[in-house]
This record gives sequence, structure tokens and C-alpha cells, in this order.
Amino acid sequence: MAAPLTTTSYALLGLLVFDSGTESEGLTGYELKQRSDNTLRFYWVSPAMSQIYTELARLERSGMVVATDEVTAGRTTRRYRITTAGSRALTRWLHTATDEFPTLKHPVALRLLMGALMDPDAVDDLLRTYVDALRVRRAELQVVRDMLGDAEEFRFPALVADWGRAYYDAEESITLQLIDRVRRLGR
Amino acid sequence: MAAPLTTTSYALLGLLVFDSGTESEGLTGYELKQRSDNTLRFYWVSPAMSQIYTELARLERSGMVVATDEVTAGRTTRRYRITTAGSRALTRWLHTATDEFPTLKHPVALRLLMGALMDPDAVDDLLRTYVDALRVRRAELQVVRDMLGDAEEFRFPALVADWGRAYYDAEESITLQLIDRVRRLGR
DNA sequence: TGTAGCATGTAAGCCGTTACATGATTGA
DNA sequence: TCAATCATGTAACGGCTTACATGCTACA
Repeated sequence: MAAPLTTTSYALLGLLVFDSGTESEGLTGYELKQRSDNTLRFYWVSPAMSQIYTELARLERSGMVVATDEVTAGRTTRRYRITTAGSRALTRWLHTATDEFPTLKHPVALRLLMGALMDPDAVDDLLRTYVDALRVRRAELQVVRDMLGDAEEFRFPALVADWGRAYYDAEESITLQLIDRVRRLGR
Repeated sequence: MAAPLTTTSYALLGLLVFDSGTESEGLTGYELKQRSDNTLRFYWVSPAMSQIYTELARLERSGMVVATDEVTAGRTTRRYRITTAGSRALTRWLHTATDEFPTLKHPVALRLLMGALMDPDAVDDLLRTYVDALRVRRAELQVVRDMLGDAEEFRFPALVADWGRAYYDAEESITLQLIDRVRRLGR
């Protein structure tokens, strides 16, 4: 058995397996970065470019992907495709029961925990800034959701995008309630 | 200016500042771990024991905390208290506007993204297991919330605990809807 | 002509985890 | 007496980020 992959590896394999349906030449590291900025970032992380290249090299060494070099006038572009082994490994991982719970690092909640040390205005500011950021995020996700449409092949990504949207909506309404409660506290 | 602290450092300082109000002798690394398991873990992370000791040593070097050794018959216990410098640094950090957005690593959403590669039953399983885990978490947080009560000094932690509870509730109801949608898809 | 985007990588370093190592105290 | 809990640390290492380094291509 090969060394177990990280979740981020599987996420990248997921992007590649989606692409493989379309009979394309594969994806470059650069393109992979763009796709992960579009989708993965909302539910996992969007790895740094350098991390993607490192990961890709590792996946290639373990036979999960194959690369083909396109040499176009002095410049080499590497395109990666998922292999049968890669897609088998991915499917196996998907079917492996897991008890991993989502990890949340919430700097706003963390700060609010110490709200007693803050000016009331600063607390209000903190929460309002967060609501604004949530709206921006929600809008960004909406763009992605619109791109997915209701096409058969994008059913699951669309489902997850709807999930994300509902999550941002819930966060916003909770935060607005908090703003209210904090204001009443202040007086 | 000293080297800037990590968010986790500030989180630990927050635990220490809360304790300092009660005129205690300070907290041991071990106690700090217990407290972070109780609160921080829901909104940030609960660092490993070894990380807490490392962090504490660093905070001491930079004058944010002071340690006193209690030597009790062959055994040494170190208790840490926050210093004035530490609490000033913490307050400054709290008032520093930030645009950090929460980081979410959601293995369930990530897997659902690739739901097309899974057995319908496996997808159902995945989501149901998640709902169960959410309920456990919610119950754990409820215990913490009950401990906080409606005491003046725990107002903000209580507020944040309510936030967490509302978040788990929202996640549960969204996930239940997803289970339904996925089941309809399957037929 | 210059800047934004395409494209690929290496190096240094931090944060944090797991594994390892050790020993005292308390209560069933 | 034995297990759980209290208590403190070191070592090895992995994942990921930022900074650095390089150069082509398309377009305004």
C-alpha cells in the first residue's frame, strides 16, 4: 500500500476526476489553482500554488495522476490527468466511513468571547464588518452557483453550493441577532 | 516591538485574563488545556498539550505571562498568570480591525461535492452520520452553556455559546434538507 | 511599451500534531 | 494495587504558507 494521501490531495483528485469526463487534455497546476479558488475554498481550503505543484508531483510519484508535457516554443506546460488507480483510490476514500468533524477557525467568535475587554463600539464594529464580509462571500458563491446551473453533471456541486449559501444566510441572521443583543447589553 | 503573536497565543491569553479576575494563583498548562477543550475548541482549536507548553514558554519569554513554581515534595507545578503587558497586548489585538474570515474545513461538504462517484446509500450514510455528530456536539456545547448561566462575567462567553448552538441547529436543518434532496435524486 | 495573466518551480520557515519519556497523586 | 488523572516536557516530522526566482504571451 502506498502512503495515505492527505485530504487536500483527494480534493485535487476530485477536481481532476471532474475534468476527465470531458475528454480534455488534463489540467495544469495553474488551472487547478483557479478551480480550487472557485469551489474548494468555500468548503476546504484553496492551497497555495506552490502547494499544488508539490502535491501534483507527489500524486504523480504514487501513480495517481499522469503528466504530459506540451512543449510550445521554448515553454513547457504540464497537464495532469487522473489515472485509473487515482480514481479508484478516490472512490475508495469517498466510501470510507469517517468521523471527521468540520474544523472551524472563527476569529470573530474568538474575539467576541473576550468582548468584555472591548469597547462596546468595537464589538459592534467587529460584528458589522463580519456581516459585510459574509455578504461578499455569499455573492461570490452565488456566482459559482449560477455557473453550475441545473445541469445533471453538476448536481452535487450545485447541492453543496446551495448548502454554502444557506450557511452564509444562517450566519448572517445569527450575527444580526447578536448585534442586537450586544447593543442592548451596552445600555 | 516584540514578535507578533499567533491567534492561538491570544486565545490562551484570553483564558488567562479571564482567570485573573478571580485572584487565583494562575493556571497550569494542564488546566489551560481543559479550559480550551471546554470553550476554544468550538470556535478555534484546542491545541495539543505539547503546543500549550511551547506557547506558554514563548509567552513567558516575551513577558506576556509570568510563571511561579510550586514545589510540592519532589514535584514542580508551574502556574501562569497574565502580566500587564500581556493584557495590554491582548486588548490592543482585540481592537485591531481585522478582515480575517473564518476558515472552514468541511470534510462532509468536500465529499458531497463528489457525490456522483458514490453509492446513493453511502451519500445518505455520510450525511446521517454527520447529523448524529452535530447533535453530540450541540449537546456538549449545551453543557458548557448551562455552566455559564446568566452571570454578568460570563455574558460574552454565553453569547458566543448561543451563537454556536444556533450554528449547529442551522447546520442540522440544512443537512436534513440535503438528505431529502439527495434521496429524491436517487430515484 | 508595459502590465496583467499564464506558467512552473525552489527555499525557508512556522504552526501544530503525534509519539515518546517520565513521574506523582488520588480513589476504587 | 492498579488505573485514571494530574503534570511537564522533548523529538521528529508534516502540511502549508510566504518569499524568492524566472520567463512567456496577449492585449491595451
